[in-house]
Amino acid sequence: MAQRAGVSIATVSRAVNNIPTVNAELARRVWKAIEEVGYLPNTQARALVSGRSRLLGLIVSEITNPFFPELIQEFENLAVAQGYEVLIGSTNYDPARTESLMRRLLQRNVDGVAVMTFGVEEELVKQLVEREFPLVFVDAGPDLPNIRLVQPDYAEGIRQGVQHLAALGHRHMAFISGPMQQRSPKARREAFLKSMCELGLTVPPEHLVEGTHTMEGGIAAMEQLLTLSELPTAVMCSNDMTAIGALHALYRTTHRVPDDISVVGFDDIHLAQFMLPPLTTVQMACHDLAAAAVEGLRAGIEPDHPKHAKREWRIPTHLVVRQSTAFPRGSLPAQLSGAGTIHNA
Amino acid sequence: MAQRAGVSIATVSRAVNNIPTVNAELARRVWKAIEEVGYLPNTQARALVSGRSRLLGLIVSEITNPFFPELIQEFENLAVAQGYEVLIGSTNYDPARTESLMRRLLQRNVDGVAVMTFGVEEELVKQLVEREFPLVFVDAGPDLPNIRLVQPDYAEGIRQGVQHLAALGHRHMAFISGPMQQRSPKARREAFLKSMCELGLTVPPEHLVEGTHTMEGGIAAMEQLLTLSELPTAVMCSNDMTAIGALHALYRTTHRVPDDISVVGFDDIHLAQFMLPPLTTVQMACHDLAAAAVEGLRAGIEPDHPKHAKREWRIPTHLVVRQSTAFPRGSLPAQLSGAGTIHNA
DNA sequence: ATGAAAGCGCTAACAC
DNA sequence: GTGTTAGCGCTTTCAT
Repeated sequence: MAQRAGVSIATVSRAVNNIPTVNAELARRVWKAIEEVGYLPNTQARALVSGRSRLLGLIVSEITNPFFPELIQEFENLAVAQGYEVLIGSTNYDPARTESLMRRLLQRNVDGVAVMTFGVEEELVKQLVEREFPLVFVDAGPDLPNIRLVQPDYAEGIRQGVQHLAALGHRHMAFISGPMQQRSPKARREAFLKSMCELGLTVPPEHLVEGTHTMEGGIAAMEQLLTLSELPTAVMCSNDMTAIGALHALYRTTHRVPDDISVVGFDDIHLAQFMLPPLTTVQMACHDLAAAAVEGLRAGIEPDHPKHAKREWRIPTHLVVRQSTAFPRGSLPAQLSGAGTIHNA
Repeated sequence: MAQRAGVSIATVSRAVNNIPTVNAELARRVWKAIEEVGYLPNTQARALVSGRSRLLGLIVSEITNPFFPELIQEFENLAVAQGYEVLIGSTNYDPARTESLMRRLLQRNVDGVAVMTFGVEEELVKQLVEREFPLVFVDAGPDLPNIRLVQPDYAEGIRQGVQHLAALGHRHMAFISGPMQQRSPKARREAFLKSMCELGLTVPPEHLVEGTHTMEGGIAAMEQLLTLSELPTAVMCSNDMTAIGALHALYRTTHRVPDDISVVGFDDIHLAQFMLPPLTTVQMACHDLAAAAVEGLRAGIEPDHPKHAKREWRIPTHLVVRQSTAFPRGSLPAQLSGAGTIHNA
């Protein structure tokens, strides 16, 4: 390679890295030789000497939940645009898997890891934080000081959903949560209770059902709600997959959505608009989420990144009204039902 | 590290790699030191010296199509079990993206690449094949000799769908294909025509509609079919997302599935069973696909892998009958409609 | 069985 | 401005 261009390997290195001091003529020779041989610089060797791999780890809980692929795609685009590659891992909520994944990422010398799942051992996190290893938690951070967090504004998002339902005239709302041992489902449920409280509405305990953030969970939870003597007129769900499950469960009964029961989701995955009926939901812009995660990582990795000191990124949410919500039955003439459509994304 | 155990770095290396000749006492000291320091061997350095990165590339066309996450998960599990890590890339059907992705993977020194998308430049593929770079094409391989291919048995899968519909009494079947510039959608469409031919059934050209393998495409294609004066009584779709779109389009009309029109998908993604009605589809076991892809890659990478000479892996399909297919209207008493349920996965 | 030493492909400090 | 050289962290001869 160097011989072929008749220069030293150092010059090749400089040419490849666009160091301006290289003689134009030599640079041309080098590039020509590179073309001819089809030379690609070896990233491993570069990483070895520079101490930086330009690899980012991305840990999600379940790659088969459609929300994550959307997020992964955004994350990857942004990372690649900055010259990073992404190693993705899916934990399936299994702590052992999470642990081994984390270790594998560290062995691969990733420059930083974005964690979008619960259950990374606190002990390990502490060690990493002490070593100042760049770590960003999205929505699932442990309660440790000095950690970078990306926090979707659940409180406000859930509030938007509840307010929408209340505005339509609903008073009896149920909430299907995610798995309650996790942090972010907890936050969402608390936000629901708080939002109801703000409106002076009470929530009987049987209107709080635990789901699993999957369709199966949504179905089971909805079925449980349907056994109650006092049915809610609206159901708010902790994520879209749960809401899709709820729609499915309702479809198998005589209850109609939105005429008998309104359903609201959370996330606004692509699929939501194709549900029957199209799902009213709270959008959590995964582009913003991904952007914050990448920026947080870069802030930790690149020594003089402008946001180096920033610890927290808040991600706003907004309501997307489609056709799964309407006035509660009886509150208005039938022909107005379903007219709750304000804005269709 | 070596000092800490009071041995040479060579001994540490041997201990870490479980070379049997290491003195048990020394090995113990080494492992103890490793524990204490929390030492992790640096994969980059290992890769540099061994010439193998234990990284696999996986190129898919669209990570947001639910079929792919399912496949990715399987692939990743299998790869990790063999001590590999996976770099995933999504091309979004963009040839430029595909090209740059391929280059990035090569720069990262991946040991092999599984390609599950169309549009990798033939020129590049040829070069790689000449260099004997391990490459496996899943369902989208170019027509070059000496390439490893994983081929789902589209011909048989589509045939299973068509036979099922024919057995129910359908004679007028339409087919919504994928994007026809790609190889695998083409194969599926041809399989459809052949299967119909076998049954002595003809397909009017307006019953062959091109979709995009997305819900949007399925909706548009179904809407187009619905403008025909002679409606088909059944629609076979090139993948599940298309079928889901078709269901959606039908739902917005007065036509009912399966009473007026039967719909069959292809892939059997997780979502399929949660559709309204649950989708009858042809399963392409993504576990088998992933397993074949990983095996194909290993056959190319590991010098004396038993399957080194194997070039082609066929993946069988099988029919999963749910509730989106039934006897065509009028062919049987109404109370028997929907009774086409044979096997519910 | 173990240690010393070479070298994987590259970057960066130093000399010219 | 360019070449020479050390060394990133490891594996692997080659001596011992």
